[in-house]
Amino acid sequence: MSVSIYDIAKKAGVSPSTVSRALEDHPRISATTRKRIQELAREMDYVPSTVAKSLAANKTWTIGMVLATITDPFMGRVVEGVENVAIEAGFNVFISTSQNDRQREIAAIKMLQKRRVDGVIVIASHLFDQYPRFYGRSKVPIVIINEQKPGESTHFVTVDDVHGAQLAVEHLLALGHCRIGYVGITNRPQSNQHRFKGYQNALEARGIAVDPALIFTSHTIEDHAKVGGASLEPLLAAGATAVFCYNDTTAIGLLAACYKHGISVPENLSITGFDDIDIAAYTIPPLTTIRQPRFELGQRSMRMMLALLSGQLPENQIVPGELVVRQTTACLVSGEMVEAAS
Amino acid sequence: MSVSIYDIAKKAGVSPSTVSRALEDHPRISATTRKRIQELAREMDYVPSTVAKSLAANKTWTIGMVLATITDPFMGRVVEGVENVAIEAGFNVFISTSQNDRQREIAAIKMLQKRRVDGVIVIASHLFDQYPRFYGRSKVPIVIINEQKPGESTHFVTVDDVHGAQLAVEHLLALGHCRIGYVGITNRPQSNQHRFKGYQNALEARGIAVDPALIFTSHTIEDHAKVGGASLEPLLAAGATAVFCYNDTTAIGLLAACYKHGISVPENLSITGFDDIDIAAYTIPPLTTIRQPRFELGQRSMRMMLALLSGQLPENQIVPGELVVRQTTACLVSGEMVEAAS
DNA sequence: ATACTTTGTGCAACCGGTTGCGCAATATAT
DNA sequence: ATATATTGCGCAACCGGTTGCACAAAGTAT
Repeated sequence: MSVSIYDIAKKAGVSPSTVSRALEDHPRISATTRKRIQELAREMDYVPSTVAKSLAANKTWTIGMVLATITDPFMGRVVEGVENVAIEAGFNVFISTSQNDRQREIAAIKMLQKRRVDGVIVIASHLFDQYPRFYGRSKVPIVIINEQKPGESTHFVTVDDVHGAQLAVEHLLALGHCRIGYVGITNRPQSNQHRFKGYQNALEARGIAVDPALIFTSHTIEDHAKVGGASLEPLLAAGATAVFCYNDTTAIGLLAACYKHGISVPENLSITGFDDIDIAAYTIPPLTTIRQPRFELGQRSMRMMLALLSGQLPENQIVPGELVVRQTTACLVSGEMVEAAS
Repeated sequence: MSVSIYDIAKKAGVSPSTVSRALEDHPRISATTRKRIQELAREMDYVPSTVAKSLAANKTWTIGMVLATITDPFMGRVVEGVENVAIEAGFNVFISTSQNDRQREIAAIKMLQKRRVDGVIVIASHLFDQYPRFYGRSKVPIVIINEQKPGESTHFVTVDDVHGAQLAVEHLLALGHCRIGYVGITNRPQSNQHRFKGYQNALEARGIAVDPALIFTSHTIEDHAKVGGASLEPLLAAGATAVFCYNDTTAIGLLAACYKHGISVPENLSITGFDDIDIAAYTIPPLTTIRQPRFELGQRSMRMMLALLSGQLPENQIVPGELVVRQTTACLVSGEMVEAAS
């Protein structure tokens, strides 16, 4: 079908090995033949086969990425960060989604193994702690984003979930709130746990006990926005005046529910998200949230991958989040005023 | 490194070809050896190399997708649709982003050529009409989503942009609006043109001339939301009582600007989007928009790809959009009332 | 003039699979 | 019992590159 080095060799009257070397600028090929062959290759529209090269080199210049769904607004930028440094280093990224399904995730991993990717970056996995098992014998490096599995040989880069959550809740506390709800997604066990921990830390630092009535968690794989919406009534019933949401999508769902029920934000309820996805700046009102350096998270994990590929042993990284105060949070007004307003 | 059929052959005391055939359930291999080899393969954790298979078969079971950015909330579902039928057919999808940059798009195409993908699906490209040139000699099929290049040999599946836009504008007209603005993104030449055409059609059917003062377009590669925000003042100045936005992200930007400037939606201004991305149901108020069957669009284009790969000549497809009325549109109230309200 | 080094190129094996063909052993038909 | 068909497996070539080694021709040193 497509033109190979053999075709070029025949036309140039040289051996295939000479063509190979000429195209790679091998020093032992004379300048004249080199030039002649390179021009010939261009004329003939030669496109080297990565497939053949990979077979020979036992290397595919491909990094596999396993993620739940590409639809998640959080993922996109992370992937772009990975791609950004991957391309710079001559690698490409092969994305494989699990759709939040164990079987499909296993299929995704198998696929990447069959395709002999040089490394795997995992994010929002359901079985990330089983990767060492899958890759037991093989030396394919694995980097995990946002799930710090302590100890062992797993490498990760993650945002500091507990510190980020703490920042958000401290912000709410500083505004005078003390009945602060938590909306969690237990579907993301590690990060959910860490963000809850941060919530807990912030409260306890002020001597406030965690009230179970203010904790709303859901395990739905569905729409996170739906979870946020469902949390409104129970949290209000529990007397919440502010809510810290697991992520922005959850917060947006809560925001929509408030609108629907005539609860005005932030006058009647303060809300914070987590992630700072693109639309967070465009919600009504604009969402106060914790910014995750998503692009950077991707970059860092790919740099870690490159280090691993070159035999180094990089240290795990925990990068801080940053509080972005917008307009869904405000000072607590007295309970009576809230009653009067509604 | 990893175990090959040669390793299995050695251990089983047979030839590599026997192993290959045994694993493929070739009928000429006895049931006993077949079973023995398959079990051995499992024990040895054999993972067949797609790389080697691809080289031999001159086929990679890979479909390349070229898109501007994975971050666009519209793309995700389309990609999932493509993947959905691809996986069913034994293919995987290799995504390659252009980041709205010509050079990077060319690099992306080159990459896919080097990796010998079996087909290419393009969406939101900047040089989609040049693909035939890139793939001139080769027989790699190309399917284009949402950019119908008339005639020639390009295959496409697209939403009916002009009809969809018409639906949206007719909806606004039916609500009594006659000063209807258009916010466009000239960055997407084809679809923008078609949606504008639909806008025009709807107005002209009612005998309303298109007023250039009501047309706001921008070529920014940036944030579409920003464009929507920037359109508010000029459109209000031109006396718009309703706005048809090129897409949901633009509408969300406009919505945010309205909130900021104290224009209440839909009382003072009706707004419609296009796409029905996930958050469209969660904006405040929930966004009236034209639903694109995004997942289906992806599925259809991959099915078209499969047809092309099997030598068929499928017909191009134009699928209809659907009006989703939510709460950003309302009956026009008299000009005086609007004045009074503001 | 001879010995040694450098330069330029080709041969052949290898990466890990697939597959057409050949051939011996066994099974079936006459 | 012989001719023929079937079954079960191996040999070797091929896909499109890379690379160690050999070797002739030219260049340099003695």
